[in-house]
Amino acid sequence: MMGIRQTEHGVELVRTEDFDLAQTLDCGQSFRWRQEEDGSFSGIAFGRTLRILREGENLLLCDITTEEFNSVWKAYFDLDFDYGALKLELAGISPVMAEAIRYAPGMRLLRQEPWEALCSFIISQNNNIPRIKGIILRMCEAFGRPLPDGGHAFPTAQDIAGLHLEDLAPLRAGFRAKYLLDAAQKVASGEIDLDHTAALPLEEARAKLQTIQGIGPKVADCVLLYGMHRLEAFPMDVWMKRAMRVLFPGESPSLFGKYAGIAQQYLFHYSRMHPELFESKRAASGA
DNA sequence: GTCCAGGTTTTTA
DNA sequence: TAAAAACATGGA
Repeated sequence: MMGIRQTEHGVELVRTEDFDLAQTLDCGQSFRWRQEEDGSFSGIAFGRTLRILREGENLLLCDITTEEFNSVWKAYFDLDFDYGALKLELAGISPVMAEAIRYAPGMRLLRQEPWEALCSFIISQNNNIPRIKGIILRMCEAFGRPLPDGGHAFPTAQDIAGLHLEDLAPLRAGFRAKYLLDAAQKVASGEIDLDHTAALPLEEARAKLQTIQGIGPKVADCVLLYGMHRLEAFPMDVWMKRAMRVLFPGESPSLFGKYAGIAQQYLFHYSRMHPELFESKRAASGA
């Protein structure tokens, strides 16, 4: 397992073979991290800014105390979970799964805030990742609480719920703006309690989330997986439909068991980075 | 100009 | 019911 130690520059993680920054923070699960010129990553979660530096084999979480690490970032990066054991188990399921893991062995599933995940994946529909990041950035800068370092927290549901549709125009979110408003109103009013939803049986949780305008099966599964850490959720976007059809013909997500959501994340990233695997997709789509 | 992007809703047959 | 079309926006 990974070790940690406090230094004068922050908290250092040692033996990080199961934690790669780019693979974890730039794999399509979160949208508020960016890589700086010097290679470090900066991001904001839970209203806190963090910069992370690779130092050889180690990772340095800059300028934080052990207390902040333990109360915020340890859970966010899912550091209590043994990815080494999980990877062995998943790799045993199929050679393709093993290859996807080998391609990004340092990927981890973040435990993001439910409300942020909900908004992020509403914005993601029929959209591309650079533009998703831009919309979220503008949303935070316009409506999120300013932080001492100049950044902005992700706006709360209450921050958004009282706005009018035209207030969201500067986000340039297109037709998704009205969905954000509906989500904010349902969450801020208490009509939907995300913490409660997170604990419901999977089908009930899905159904509850889908009462929000603009949330269908795929976005609901993203909220469950990335925002509620429901690892059995398996978001089926265009890439995963291709991956299942071409790489696992005749199979269903249940092949991957209780950690199907993490398997999905390895496969999503692997597929997106290997589009040539699916170039003959037309031929396979006949009757 | 046309097509496409981690889909969902609305319209049409 | 099931398959198209529409939905905003911006980069390739």
